[in-house]
Amino acid sequence: MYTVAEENYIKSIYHLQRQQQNVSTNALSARLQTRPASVTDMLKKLEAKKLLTYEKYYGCRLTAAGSRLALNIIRRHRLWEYFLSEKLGFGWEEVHEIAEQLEHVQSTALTEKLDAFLGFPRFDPHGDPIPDGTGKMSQQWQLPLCEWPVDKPGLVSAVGSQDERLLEMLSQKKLHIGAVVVVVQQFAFDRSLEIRLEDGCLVHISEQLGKFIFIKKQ
Amino acid sequence: MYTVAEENYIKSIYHLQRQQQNVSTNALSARLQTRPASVTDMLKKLEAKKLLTYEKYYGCRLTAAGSRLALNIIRRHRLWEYFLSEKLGFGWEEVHEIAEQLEHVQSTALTEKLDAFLGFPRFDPHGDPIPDGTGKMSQQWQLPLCEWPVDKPGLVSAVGSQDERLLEMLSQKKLHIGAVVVVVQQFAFDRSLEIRLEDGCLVHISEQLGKFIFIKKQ
DNA sequence: GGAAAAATTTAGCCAAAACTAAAAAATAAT
DNA sequence: ATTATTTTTTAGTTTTGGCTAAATTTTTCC
Ligand SMILES: [Mn+2]
Ligand SMILES: [Mn+2]
Ligand SMILES: [Mn+2]
Ligand SMILES: [Mn+2]
Repeated sequence: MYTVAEENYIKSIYHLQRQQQNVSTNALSARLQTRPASVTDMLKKLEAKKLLTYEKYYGCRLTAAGSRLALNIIRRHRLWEYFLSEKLGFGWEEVHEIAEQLEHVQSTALTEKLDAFLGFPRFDPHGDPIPDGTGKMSQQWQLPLCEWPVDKPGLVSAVGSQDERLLEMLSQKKLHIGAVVVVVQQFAFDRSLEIRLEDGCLVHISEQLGKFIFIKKQ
Repeated sequence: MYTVAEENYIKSIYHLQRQQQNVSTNALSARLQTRPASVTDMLKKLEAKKLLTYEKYYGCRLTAAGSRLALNIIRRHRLWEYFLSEKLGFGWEEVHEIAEQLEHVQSTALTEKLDAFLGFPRFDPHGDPIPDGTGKMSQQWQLPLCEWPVDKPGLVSAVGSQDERLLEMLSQKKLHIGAVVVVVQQFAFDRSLEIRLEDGCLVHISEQLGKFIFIKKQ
C-alpha cells in the first residue's frame, strides 16, 4: 500500500505534530536526516495521496487518514519492540533499531496475531502506549522526574528518548520501567537530583537526564 | 548491506541452480516476474559485487559468497515461517507470503535470537530444512509420493511447492507434515494413487499432486 | 519600513530497479 | 550451410526518493 519512505514520513510528522501544530519542512528534514528540498517533494506527494494538508512555506498537518496510518505504524513498531524485548530477550536499548525495519512489514493479519500472541500488551519496553487496532491508546498521567515533588514515591513510567546511550545509562542505574523512586533532594546549583531506589541505593541524576524520565503515581 | 531486490535475485538463483547448473536469464525472468532485460542489468551488478559469475548469453552461477548469502536468506525465511506457523497460529498456506517480507529484515542478532526462541527448529512448516548459522542443513532421504512403493507405510516429510491452492488442498485431505500414509494402489489409467491415512480414511491423489508430496521412511 | 538572515521551494541532476523496442547472438530447423 | 526461431543484450525511458545550487518567500532585526 505505502512505501517505506512514505511510512517514515507519516510517522515522523505524527511525532512532531505533538510539539508544533504545523510541522515545518526543516523540522522534518532534521528528524529524517534528509535535505529540506527532498522533504518538500515528498510533502507534495503525500498531499496528493490525501494523507496530509500542506501549505507552501507554512508546513503540513496529517489528515484523519494520515493519523490513522501513523497510529497503525506506531502500533506495529511498539508491538515488535515488545516482542523483541519480552520474547527474544533483547535489551531495551537494542529494540528500536530492529523495530524500525519490522514496522514496515505489511500484513494486517500478522499485526493482529502478534498482538494476541503477546497478550495484548498496553505499553512497549520504553513505557510508550501501544495503540489498539482502532488507533486508541491508554494515556497515563505522568511528569518528568525533574518536576516530580520531593519525598513523594513514584513509579518510572516511561523514557522520553530512544538514545542508546541514555537507555544503557538508565539500565546501569537500575532505572527500568516500573522502578519505585523517591526524589530525596534537588541541588540548587545545577538543579540535578538525588533519588532513592527501592533497595535504598542513592542515585544522582543530572537535570538533562531527569527531563527524559517520566514518573507516575504508585 | 544488500537491497531487497538483490536478495531476491540471489535467493531465486540459488533455487534454480539445483535444477539447471547454469541459471539462464529467461529462467530468472520467469521466476521473478520481471522482463529479461531487467535481469541482464541486475546480473551485471551482482557480478560486480562478486556474488556470482556471469557469462554473456550463457547465464550465471553463484560464487561461494553468493551461496552463503542465499543460505542466510533462506535461513531467515524458514525461521520466520516456523515462527508464524508455530507461535502465531498461521496456516501453512499463509506463511510464505509474509516470510517473503520478514526475510529481508537485516539483523544477525535477530536471526540468532529468533532461532534460539524457536528451539533451533530443523524444518519449516513445509518440511524444508532450515540452514544453521554456517549454512549447513539436515538432508533427509525422501521420494515423491508417486514413486513410493505400494503397501509400505511412510511419513509425509515435505511439500514441493508453496502454491496456496495446493497447500489448502493437502490440509483438507489431512496430509500434513508427519502424517503416516500407505499407498494402496496406483491406477494404471491415469497413474493416480489411492492412499490410506492413519485413521483408515482412503484419499485419492492425482499424479500431478503426487509429485509434490515427499515421503520418508517411518 | 527596509535590510539581513533563515526557511523553503524550484530547477536540474543522479542511482536503483523496473520497463519497451530494437539489435545481436545462440540455437533449431530445413 | 543457410535460414528461421528463440534467447539475450543494448539503448533509451520511467518512477521513486534522494541530492546540490539557485531562487523565492518569510521572519527577524535595526
Ligand atoms: Mn522505538
Ligand atoms: Mn518504544
Ligand atoms: Mn516459503
Ligand atoms: Mn517453506
